[in-house]
Amino acid sequence: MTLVAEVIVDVAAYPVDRPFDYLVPDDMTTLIECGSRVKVPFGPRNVLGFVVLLKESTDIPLEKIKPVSQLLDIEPVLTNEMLELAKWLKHETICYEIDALQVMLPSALRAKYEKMVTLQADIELLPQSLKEIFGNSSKVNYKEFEKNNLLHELKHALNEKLVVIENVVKQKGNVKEVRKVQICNDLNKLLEIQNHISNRAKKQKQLVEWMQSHVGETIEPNTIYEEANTSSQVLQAVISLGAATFIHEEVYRDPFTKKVEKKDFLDLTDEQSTALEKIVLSMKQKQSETFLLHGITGSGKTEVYLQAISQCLNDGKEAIVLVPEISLTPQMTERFRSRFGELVAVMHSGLSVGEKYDEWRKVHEGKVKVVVGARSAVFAPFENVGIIILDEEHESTYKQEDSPRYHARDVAIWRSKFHHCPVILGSATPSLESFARAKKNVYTLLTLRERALKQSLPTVQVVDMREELQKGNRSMFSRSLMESIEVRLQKKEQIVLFLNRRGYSSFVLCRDCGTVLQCENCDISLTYHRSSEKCKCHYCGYEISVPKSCPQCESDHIRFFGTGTQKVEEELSKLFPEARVLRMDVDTTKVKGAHEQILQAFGDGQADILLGTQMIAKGLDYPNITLVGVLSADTSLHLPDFRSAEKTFQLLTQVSGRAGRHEKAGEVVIQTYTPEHYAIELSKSQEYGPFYEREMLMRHQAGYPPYYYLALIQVSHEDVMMAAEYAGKTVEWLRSKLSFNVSIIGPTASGISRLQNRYRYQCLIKYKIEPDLIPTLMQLIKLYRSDWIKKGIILSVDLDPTMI
DNA sequence: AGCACGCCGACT
DNA sequence: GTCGGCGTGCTC
Repeated sequence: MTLVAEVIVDVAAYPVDRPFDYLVPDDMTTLIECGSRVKVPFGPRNVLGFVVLLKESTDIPLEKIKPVSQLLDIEPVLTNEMLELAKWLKHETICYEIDALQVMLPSALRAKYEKMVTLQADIELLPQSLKEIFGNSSKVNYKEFEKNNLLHELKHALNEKLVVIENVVKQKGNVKEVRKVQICNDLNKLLEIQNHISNRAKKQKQLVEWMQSHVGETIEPNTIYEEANTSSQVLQAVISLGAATFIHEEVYRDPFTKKVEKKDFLDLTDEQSTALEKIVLSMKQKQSETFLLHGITGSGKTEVYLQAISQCLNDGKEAIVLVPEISLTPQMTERFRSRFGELVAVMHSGLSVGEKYDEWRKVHEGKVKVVVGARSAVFAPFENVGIIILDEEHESTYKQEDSPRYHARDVAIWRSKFHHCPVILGSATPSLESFARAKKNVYTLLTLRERALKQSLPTVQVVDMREELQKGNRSMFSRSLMESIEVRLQKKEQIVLFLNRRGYSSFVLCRDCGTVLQCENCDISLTYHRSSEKCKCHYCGYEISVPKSCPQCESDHIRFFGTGTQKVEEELSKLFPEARVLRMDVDTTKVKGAHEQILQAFGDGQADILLGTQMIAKGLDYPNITLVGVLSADTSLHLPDFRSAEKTFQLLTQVSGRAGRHEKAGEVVIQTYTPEHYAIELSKSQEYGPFYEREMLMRHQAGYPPYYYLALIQVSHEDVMMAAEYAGKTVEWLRSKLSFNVSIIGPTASGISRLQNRYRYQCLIKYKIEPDLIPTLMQLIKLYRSDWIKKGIILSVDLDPTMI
């Protein structure tokens, strides 16, 4: 009986986005499973692939079918659930199946392809230049020949059949092993060895004697050096006498540097208990119900999660907790680790490839029961999921911006249906989509109206910066904010200042000719960074040092415009020279662990003012913070995006929530040039309801979600004309295919019309019900993508885009 | 995608 | 007569 495997190969291209049949060699038949990774010959090369189905026959003619060349996993890396989920993702987000499969695994398991040149004949037949490269080895990386400019010689040798080129498939990451010392488990042998050591070798004698009290143990060399007061040379010598051996032991890399204390549950308020009961009931009844937990800042949503998870673990099931990347602070993860200890794995982008792999393995091997992580943790390979939680449900980081463009919320709900378990979407400011669904009873709404410790919400004051300007205050601090800061400094309370920008100045301008420094690759002005004296592009990373004269007119009247965190810091130190300021932005948190360090320092009271960007809006929970200042609420309001009002309201509410979370009352000062805008006006009372009503009205009028669905098509090319032409062609084609209830807007140049040297055009599709949309878009890709790629056109499709 | 195959023009 | 350009088509 023959066994045939259907394999999805690691080639992301439309024509090969389907399973290929391979024969399973006899020695693999009992080991291979669906979800195993395999190495297969594909055309002239070797690639990695995933087994998606095993069957006993095939329609492929015998002369065409090839065997699997290697099985990479004894245990499959993907479950049947994941294989199903990948098919769904492929359809739902219009991506390649291989991309959908790869996104579920840590990057360490991805393939690394290397071209190797192997010697086939006597080395003496090669020209001198090639002989040198080979040296003593018979296999050399192709890159070496490229580096040394020997491609012509190589080609010649290839024609003469002296060498062959082969593609080697390797795995990116590996299991970490440590070298340990295994002490001989025979006491008598140790005694005998000790007796044979010459009296001159005192240290060796001592070590063997020490080993006699550790018979059969495995110990790290460093521990031995310390405890037995000895050195590596002595240990080497003793090992050569046979008293111990070196062994290699598999370990998990440990991303946690500090241990946490075990903590007990907190008492719940009535509201919290009611919410918890409903969730637990749903869990017990194995319902795939989606809850929207709408609780104001400080209402104790996390405590509800923790107790629900505890119930879930009691039932012998696993829990997945998703948090936005930015709020994956130690404060948050510690809270989970202090409740569930070693049962928690943490996954976020701050971990190294190896650390991510190990956290994934803990889940895969069933060593942990709870995962706390960013977006991709929604794919945690648990097999018996009891609850899935998305904290700060409205956050845009839950949507992946490149293929597969999935939303973690949708994946969570899919998995909840598979496992018959509830999903909890938690937020103080839910996305309009989710709240609308809750109102329509698609989701079950749970509300927490009061703060857990009964503290009142902070008082919010909106300051009109236009008035300040009229009264002659040209600084970036209003008088009101300055007074408040003064008061806190005197009372030794802490202040958080929030600025929605980084860098020193937004742009660099020549005062004589008005030239603004621009990025070479993108249509974006460069941002001045004071610490490095450089001008950087925040989109592609391009940077130049600050020019002494204008590149256009050579005038030396160069000025820096706009406000960034560095400039605020400078002004702060002028206004309040005694205040200790900590700055937290992308620049000061580049180094691994810097994020934690800054927060820790602020929490310990080492500074009076924390000044930062987006990243301080979440998760900060220190009792001594009593003042929050928002320097300019407008920055996010004027973005060309239909969600800008929602984003602004969410941000203001989140930031305000940082103040007065404990005994001391909090105060918030919001500075703005548009105090009359409803997103700002309504954030004063921090009431979600009125904002929701108002924003829904706007969405209805403008035809945006949740009233309509959106799809965004983007066409880009290095040449403007090409990009525009093909964007036009695309829109024309779509208009001819889609029905009249679908409106197609565009093509228009994208917000940032040139990015990384490509001009971008986009069109927006708005629809209510259009069953043909996905098939039509797939047809568009099928008909045109591979053809256009040869012309340099990149066509991308984003269903339910978060930003437009 | 990435590679071989094949056809055509420029050179030893 | 051979080398290398890139258009075409296939990958179990």
